[in-house]
Amino acid sequence: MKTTKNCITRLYQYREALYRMKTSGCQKVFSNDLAEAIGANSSQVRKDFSLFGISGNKRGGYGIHELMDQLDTLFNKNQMRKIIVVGVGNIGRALMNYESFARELILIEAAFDIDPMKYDREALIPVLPMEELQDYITHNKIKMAIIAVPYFAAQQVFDLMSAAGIRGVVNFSPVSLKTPEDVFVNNVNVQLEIDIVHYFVNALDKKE
Amino acid sequence: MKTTKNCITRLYQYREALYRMKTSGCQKVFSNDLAEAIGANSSQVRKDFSLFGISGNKRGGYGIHELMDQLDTLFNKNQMRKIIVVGVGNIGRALMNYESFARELILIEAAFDIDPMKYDREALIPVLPMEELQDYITHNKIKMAIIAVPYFAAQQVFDLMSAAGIRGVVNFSPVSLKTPEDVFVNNVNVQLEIDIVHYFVNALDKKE
DNA sequence: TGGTTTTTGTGATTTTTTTCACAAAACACC
DNA sequence: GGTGTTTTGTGAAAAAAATCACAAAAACCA
Ligand SMILES: NC(=O)c1ccc[n+]([C@@H]2O[C@H](COP(=O)([O-])OP(=O)(O)OC[C@H]3O[C@@H](n4cnc5c(N)ncnc54)[C@H](O)[C@@H]3O)[C@@H](O)[C@H]2O)c1
Ligand SMILES: NC(=O)c1ccc[n+]([C@@H]2O[C@H](COP(=O)([O-])OP(=O)(O)OC[C@H]3O[C@@H](n4cnc5c(N)ncnc54)[C@H](O)[C@@H]3O)[C@@H](O)[C@H]2O)c1
Repeated sequence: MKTTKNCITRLYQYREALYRMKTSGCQKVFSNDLAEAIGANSSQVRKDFSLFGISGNKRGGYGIHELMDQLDTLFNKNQMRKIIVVGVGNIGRALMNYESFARELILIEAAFDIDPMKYDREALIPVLPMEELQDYITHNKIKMAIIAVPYFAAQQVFDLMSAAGIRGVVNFSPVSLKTPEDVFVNNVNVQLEIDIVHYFVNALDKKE
Repeated sequence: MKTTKNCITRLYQYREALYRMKTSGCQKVFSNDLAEAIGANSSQVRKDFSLFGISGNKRGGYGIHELMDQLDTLFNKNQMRKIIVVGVGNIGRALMNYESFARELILIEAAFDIDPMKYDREALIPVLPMEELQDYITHNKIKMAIIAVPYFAAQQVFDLMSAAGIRGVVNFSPVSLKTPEDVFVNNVNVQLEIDIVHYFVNALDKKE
């Protein structure tokens, strides 16, 4: 099966859009609606679905409920997703405080930092010293982690996690990590996103 | 000129990598080093440069200093980049507190919220009521904004900004905004990034 | 100086991704 | 039950992106 990251990304976006449609009372959608919701082409939508054997009703579109269920199964959305945060700074805290993760069964179970001032074992999400990171990962069978430490610490933190059994990482630092084959890393580079907007704003200006 | 978003993104990544190389004392790089730093192919690097008329020295690679200067010019990096934040919650605050933006001349000039409890005119980055948003944008000729409000408010906030003259937006809400042709929007969807990692972790597991 | 090596710059090629286009299914209405 | 309309599902086509491959320039070396 040809499942690219782009395709998976879109599937999750469909799901997000479906959630909002359901919330606002809809029962069914056409590929066209979904395409519009995520800014794509309607045959893209249908192709994405067909790749995963998801099918609708000719002339009747897709039942929202049904469709979400199929996506959820595909994504193992019904299984709790435990995750840890390393680096309890601006970004780390923002994530730890985000309430809507619960809705998607994303559970930030613990956080780690190198700074003793941040330790707090009693908090809702405990903040633990880095020394305990590897044990925690192995003991609790944690598979996913978020890296929110400064760039100079990112690779080193990654290596620790990876050695302890982490299989997937969301990396907020601006460095691109050297990773083994069997660990999946997704980068979120906020400054890059701002830079790119800046570039295109200038480019658009010049065109006029 | 064929300048896609992918290409621009890589150029900024090269720059980021160059910055770190310079910091650690390097003087010159080869296309190979840059490729490795961002996880790409070396002819990709050269092609990106050639698209913008950036050239190195046969057999000698690229002078880091020189190269950064060329990228900076290309990106108007020497011009101060004023930006505002709308939505002073977890994410909004994280951005407002991030110190390294200054290094890149990204200046968060003001923030806006709908909640009176958040207003603070005296703060380093003042938090102002939404009523003042449009005036602020036009008076201060702000071109870029960050949207960090809940999803149900995002489109409405966008429409306000856009009407007042905003030309580029980084959107942290999970909805894809309906935008006019001449406004550039970049989406940062943190939950999506986590979801995708989760998907691939599961997929890798199953393969074994 | 002339041969050898290294690395760039770019056209050609390949691969990947998106879009088109249309047959087939499902329904609606008469 | 037949006719017309809508929307799916998917091969075929087009467009976009990445990679290859190699000539040419520069440096090095003997
Ligand atoms: N905050 C933002 O808006 C923003 C924007 C763009 C990029 N980033 C990137 O996101 C990352 C986090 O940013 P932030 O603003 O939250 O940083 P921060 O400085 O607020 O927090 C970093 C935290 O990491 C901890 N830390 C440092 N070294 C560590 C180590 N070796 N092991 C464990 N913990 C360690 C620090 O004690 C601190 O608590 C950085 O890489 C930054 O470049 C942040
Ligand atoms: N915090 C995270 O880690 C995280 C993760 C994924 C996605 N997000 C998304 O990022 C966005 C911001 O998240 P957050 O955690 O910072 O939210 P938050 O609830 O902490 O803050 C939202 C802020 O927006 C303000 N607001 C609400 N309606 C407004 C309006 N109409 N005009 C102006 N301000 C308004 C609120 O007063 C509040 O201060 C949300 O769309 C959220 O879905 C956040």
